[in-house]
Amino acid sequence: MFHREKLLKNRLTVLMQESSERLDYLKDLNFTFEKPKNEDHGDLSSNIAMVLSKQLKRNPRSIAEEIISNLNLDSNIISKVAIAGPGFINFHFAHNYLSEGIKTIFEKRGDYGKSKKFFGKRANVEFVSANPTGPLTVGHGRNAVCGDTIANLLEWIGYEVDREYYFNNAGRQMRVLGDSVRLRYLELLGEQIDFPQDYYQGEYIREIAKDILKESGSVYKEESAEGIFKDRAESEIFKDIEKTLERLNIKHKIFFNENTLYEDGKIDEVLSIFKNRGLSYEKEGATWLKLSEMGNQQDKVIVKSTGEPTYRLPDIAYHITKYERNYDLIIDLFGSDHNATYPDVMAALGALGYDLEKMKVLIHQFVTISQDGEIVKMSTRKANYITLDELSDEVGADVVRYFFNMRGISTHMNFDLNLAKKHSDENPVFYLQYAHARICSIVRTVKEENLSVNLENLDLLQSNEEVTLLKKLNHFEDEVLYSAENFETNRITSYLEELAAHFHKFYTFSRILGTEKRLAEARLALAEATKIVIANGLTILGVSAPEKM
RNA sequence: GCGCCCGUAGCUCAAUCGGAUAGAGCAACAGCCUUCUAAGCUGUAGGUUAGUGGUUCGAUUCCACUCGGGCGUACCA
Repeated sequence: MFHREKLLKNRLTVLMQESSERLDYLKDLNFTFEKPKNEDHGDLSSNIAMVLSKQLKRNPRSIAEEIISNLNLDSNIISKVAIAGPGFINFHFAHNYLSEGIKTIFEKRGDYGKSKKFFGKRANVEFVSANPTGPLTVGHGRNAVCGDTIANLLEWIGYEVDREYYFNNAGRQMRVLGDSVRLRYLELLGEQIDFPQDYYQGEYIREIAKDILKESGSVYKEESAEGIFKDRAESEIFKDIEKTLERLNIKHKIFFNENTLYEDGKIDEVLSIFKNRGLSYEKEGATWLKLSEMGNQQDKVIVKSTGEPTYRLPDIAYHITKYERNYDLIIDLFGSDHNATYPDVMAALGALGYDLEKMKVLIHQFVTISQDGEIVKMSTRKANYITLDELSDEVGADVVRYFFNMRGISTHMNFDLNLAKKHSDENPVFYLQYAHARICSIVRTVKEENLSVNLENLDLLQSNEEVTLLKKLNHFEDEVLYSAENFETNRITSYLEELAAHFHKFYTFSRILGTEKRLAEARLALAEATKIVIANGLTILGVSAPEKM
């Protein structure tokens, strides 16, 4: 059973085309079906009659009637067709067809919802990519969680995914970092130092200096910032970053160091390609990229007059390596503070002939943190931030993951810390987990009553609550596919919330114990199927599915 | 100034390729546990979708302008 809805849509399209032999105006039309928001309007709906109405200068309802009377419907699949509103044609599925879905869930279990549409394709998802200058903040959390979840989604639709972290341990930022540690070290040795305001103010810098002092004493008194101080800071901070991510179940496969682009000559190679193709020129001692000829606003510097490249050149070279590594899909996820940088990179890649269709740049908006009614401005430099670790400590990994996943990435998100701490029990993640734990508990209880899942009598599931739940379960695979193709993690969270709500209603009105055995076992099948789907959905989100709460 | 993003219920947010009566959660109010987990369920109340115009059978969605907010706009990354 693969893309049920799509199969059905195809089947309906064929039906429509068949009837077009009898109705001329249906020829050469592109039929679209959609799932109505309101359940009363059926399972699939077409607006075809309204589209035709203008063209034929006829009442849409009468066109709809004519179309319906010319359809050859299979009553095993479609139980009812109706005209509604201004001229929608609504199709209702047969119960048989709906309950087939439960059987599929039991066949596939932990794999239910996966599809093979992109089987054999490879994707690279680059996310987090924070330079190792300090702990990850809450702002990075959104990037980390969404990136990892998008990678999960892609895996569910068949991609083989590499999670990648790009960093730079060479630039000015890192020199300042090393020097910050050096000064703190000298300070600990009792020297009078003047710690510059634009250096890294965080307490972690002192900790690193302390460690160095403890291990090696004062031997590094004359050492430069770029030696042990920078190296030590980098490795300590990176270790912490990985630990922070691990707490949220995030693990990158590839850590790509910008420096390797210099070492293996990639930067020079790209630079000479630009030169040879006349895409760059020299002016005032610097090398400029002709972005204005590539469709962008203005030319930009790629090599400064000092001979040092700007960030654009390594960024372009880096993305070329992604193309050379033969990915079918290349995803960059970063915060809106980078929104000015990617058009240059894209334009350059396009000018070099790379297929931009393969590359998707996803930009998430900032997370504003408010505490005690005030907005907290965050800066790593000024050590004025709330770390991702602190957030995980406060509300737990499940809540952190769920919270960041439940909003579309283009929305500006507000995180009220007081609320998150105080009302953490009211977070919707518990609503889902509770539904899962509840089903587990049912399963434990009914086992003692000698009831077991039975798929023979699913036609007994006829109540509103049962049918609604059944339909919702059937949509999962399509939801995953849609969410993955559109990189929308929040669709999964809202789907699961609706699914859990349907289940809780079913639980309230359709008891299993004390019911006639055949019906009880059919209901148990429905409950267990729901458990599987909730667990699978939570797995995609990276949230745990507890057996007990 | 220019570019990207956003503006929907008191608060935080949904709403499929433009679809039918704009939906949830929280907060508020009124109910439901002597049978499977009350972290649940049922009901009430809450809206000029920032504003104005346009496109059309039909607009929260597309277009233009206005207002308000965020992030950018370097020979920093």
